[in-house]
Amino acid sequence: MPELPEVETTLRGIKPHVAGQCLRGAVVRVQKLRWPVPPNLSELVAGQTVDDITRRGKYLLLHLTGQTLMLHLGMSGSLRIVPDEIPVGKHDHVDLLLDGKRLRLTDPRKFGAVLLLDHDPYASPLLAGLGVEPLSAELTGDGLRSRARGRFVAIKNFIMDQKVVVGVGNIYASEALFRSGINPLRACNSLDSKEWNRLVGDIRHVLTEAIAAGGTTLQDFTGSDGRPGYFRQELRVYGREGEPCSRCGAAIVQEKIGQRSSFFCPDCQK
DNA sequence: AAATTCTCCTGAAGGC
DNA sequence: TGCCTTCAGGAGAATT
Repeated sequence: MPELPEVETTLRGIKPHVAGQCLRGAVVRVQKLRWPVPPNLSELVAGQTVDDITRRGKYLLLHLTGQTLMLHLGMSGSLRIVPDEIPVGKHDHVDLLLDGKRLRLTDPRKFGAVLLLDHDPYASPLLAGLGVEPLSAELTGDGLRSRARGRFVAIKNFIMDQKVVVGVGNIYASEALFRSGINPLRACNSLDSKEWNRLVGDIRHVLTEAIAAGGTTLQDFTGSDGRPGYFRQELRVYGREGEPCSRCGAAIVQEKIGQRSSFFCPDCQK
C-alpha cells in the first residue's frame, strides 16, 4: 500500500530516467481509474519536457513545460521504467512514452490517478488542503497539538488525515503509535505535549527508516526497478496479531478503527 | 464543523 | 475442484 515511503522510493527510482526527458506521447489503455484519465492524454503531453518531478504527500508531480501531470498510486499502483518492447500486462493502464523506454503505471485495483493540471498545481483542490510534510520542519508537536484541539477523533485516524499531515497511511500509523507507546484509540486531544513531541519524532523515524529500506512490500509493491521493499521485516505490530510484543511480550491485538484494521500492544500502548 | 459511513476495484484467502 | 463470501485499503463523497 503506497504510503509516503513507497511514493518516495518510486520518485527516487524514476527521477533519473524521467527528469529532463521530452515526452513523445502516452498510451492510455484503461481510462477508468479513480478519476477518468484524459483520453487524449497523448496529444496533450506530446512535445513537453519533464522539467522536474517532485512529491507532495502521496502525489507525484511531473512538472511539464506548461502543465503538471499528477500521479497517485492509490493502494496497489506502481510505476516502472520499462523498455518499449516489453509485453503489456493486464493491469498496465497508462504508459508515458520517453525516448526508447516508457514510464508504466500498473495498478490492479484502479484506485490510482493520472490527472493533467493547468496553472498552479498547488492551488488545485486535491493539493490545496493538504497538511504538513512529515519529513520537513513543518511537522512539530506543538503544531499537531493545536490542530487536535477540540477534536475527539482517534489519534490513529488523526495522523492518517491527509489534511493534518500527509503521507502517513495505515501501516505507518500503527507503527509510529507503537513506537510512541500511545494507544491508537485515544482521543487526539488527550495527548500531552510530551506525547505529541514523541509521536512526531517516531513518525519521522519510521518513515525515514522505511525509505532507507525501499518501502514496505506486502503484496505487490515494487520500486521502480522491480525490487520489493524490505521494511516489512521491520514492522513491529502491523500484521502481527497474536505475536508477542517486542517490548513486553503481550500478544499484539488487531482491531478496526475507522474501518481500518489497526494493530497495537494492549499492554504497553497507553 | 466534525465524525462516520459508503464507495470505487480486484486478487487473495477462507469456508463449505 | 470450485464457487461464494469476506477482506484489504487511499481518500473523496455522502451521510449523520
